[in-house]
Amino acid sequence: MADLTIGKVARRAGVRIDTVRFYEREGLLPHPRRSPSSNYRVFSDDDVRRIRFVQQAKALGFTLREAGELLALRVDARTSCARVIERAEVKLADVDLKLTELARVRAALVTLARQCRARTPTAACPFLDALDEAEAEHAPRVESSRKGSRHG
Amino acid sequence: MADLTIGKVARRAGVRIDTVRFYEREGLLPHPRRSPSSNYRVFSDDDVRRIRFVQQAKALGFTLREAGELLALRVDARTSCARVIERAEVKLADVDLKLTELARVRAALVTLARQCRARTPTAACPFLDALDEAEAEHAPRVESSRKGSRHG
DNA sequence: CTTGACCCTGGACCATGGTCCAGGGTGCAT
DNA sequence: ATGCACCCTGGACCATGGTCCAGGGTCAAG
Repeated sequence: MADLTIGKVARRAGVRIDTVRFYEREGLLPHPRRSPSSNYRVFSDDDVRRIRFVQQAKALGFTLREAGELLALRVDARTSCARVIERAEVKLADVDLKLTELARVRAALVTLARQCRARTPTAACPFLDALDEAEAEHAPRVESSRKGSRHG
Repeated sequence: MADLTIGKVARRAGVRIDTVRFYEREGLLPHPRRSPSSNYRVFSDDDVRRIRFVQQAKALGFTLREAGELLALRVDARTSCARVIERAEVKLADVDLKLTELARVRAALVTLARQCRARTPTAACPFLDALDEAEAEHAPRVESSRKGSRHG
């Protein structure tokens, strides 16, 4: 738990200094304590880990808000267990959906490479076919002509 | 392969009309042919599937550019097999990394719920701990003080 | 042949997630 | 006590991925 300046934190987390300050402003990092003499921010290793987590979450398609929600999830005296589990399960469903879809993309890539090695030209786009196949296993969900539903 | 107006395509793909035009401008959709009398765009089911794929890819942390690259991947007469495989394998590595990280997030969520049910308060943040554990299995990768590397 | 739902273009505008800059202070080595 | 690397704040700016609007044309039903 060594004390870190903002520059060190940024370097260790692999982001820019501005990003660290931005994350602090946005509530993704707790406001760090300040060195009384210089007013410099004083960070810890935990802050480095938080930043890295946010970067990963971002790469997985979570927004910063969602990354923050994940980081905020914990069992403590002030949060009821039911509430924690409820939130965790919502996130879990989200993660599982992402896992399923990524697996689909992966399968399409593998199929593509296999077809290529076998010199079997792909008709159009392997990803469209992969999605069709995957959807065929689920419900048909043909929405013929819905009207008037706004999503904004 | 019924002919679709832009409104129908948008409704079926679950996006706004503007988004369809935006994707066309950005090269994620081929320029559709136009009805000669009205100059209306004429789409097909394939376009709906492309849009859906792009939306999924986005949710998985791919940029629109990357989604387009995935859609463009195919084996045909003009693309050398080696080139296709090379690109597919780069994407595959990317996808596998995402899968690993998502699995980590998933494990952290499951652990959190389990601790909660067992009424074991989490010290700080389960995600930071989960990442630590996961990283301990790999290389240490301590970067002490790199300087002057720009990444923009 | 009008009315309502739909389409066209071009351009302004928006939210997210940063990134950069000016103008100024800190801290440590020489 | 002078340099140089580093930190501070506030605010402008940027790229991505859309979203909205004005001003105008199209089409199908009644």
